[in-house]
Amino acid sequence: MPELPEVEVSRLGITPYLEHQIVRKVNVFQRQLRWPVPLEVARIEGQEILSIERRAKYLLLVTEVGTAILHLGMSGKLRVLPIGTPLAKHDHVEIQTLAGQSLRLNDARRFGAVLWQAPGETHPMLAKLGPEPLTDAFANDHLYRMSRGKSAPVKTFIMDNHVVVGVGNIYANESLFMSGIDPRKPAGKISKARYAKLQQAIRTVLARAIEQGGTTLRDFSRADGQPGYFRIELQAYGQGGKPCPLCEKPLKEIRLGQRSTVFCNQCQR
DNA sequence: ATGTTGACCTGTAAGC
DNA sequence: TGCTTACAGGTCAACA
Repeated sequence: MPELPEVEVSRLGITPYLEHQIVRKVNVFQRQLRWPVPLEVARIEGQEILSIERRAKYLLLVTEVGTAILHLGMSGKLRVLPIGTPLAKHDHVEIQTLAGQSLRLNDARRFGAVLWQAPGETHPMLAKLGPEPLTDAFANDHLYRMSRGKSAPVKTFIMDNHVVVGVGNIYANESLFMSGIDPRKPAGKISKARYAKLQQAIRTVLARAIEQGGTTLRDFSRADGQPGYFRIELQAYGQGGKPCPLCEKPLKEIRLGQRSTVFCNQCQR
């Protein structure tokens, strides 16, 4: 499920249970995720979790001896439960705290990952990432400048982590709808002004989704508490064939880079 | 260099 | 009911 808002909501949800807590034990039940879970993650045992940060869709559990990095892939979920709660199917990794809580990484498809980052280093996977969309690092003219000379579709372009992070398939569809841009249009042929609009749309859509997800945070530690499945009204994604919210014409659904793409042929140019 | 496709893995829903 | 197929929120590696 996780796009950037889901990951951020997960971060906010687990922080009260993990920040400044001492790690009691790390258990790996399934080492084979996207990459083998590095043995070094056990080094956080006995360490205080100093902070829980997010970079792109990666969550960083920072300690003095190094940082455990979690990625949720397509189907990953985090849950905080009392230690001893029976394992669920696809619970692959557990981080226990001295206070008696257990962070569980559950991921049916195992596209998620656990990485290790030594103090003072930047993991190679994080090294070449584009700017965070919700910060000033995402400059006004960033998309425009990066896109010159590119013929790839603009939707593919904004989903590229080297361009800007955190724009997954759902929010790519939504932000292009919101800014009235045809997802198939070559990235290099879009004007500066239209990119400014797209940038605003990306920020608006992501920020709103985080707000919406925040409402579920109180229940985070409960076994049945889903860490944020957004009820925001999606205007485009998943709405193929239904009338366009703006002009009533049926929304088109196509594949772009093997990903489902929904847009209005009339409103998006 | 850039753009496109396959690969990783499981679950679910639809079609026959 | 059972079997087969397509698709699902990500993203890296390998191609042309």
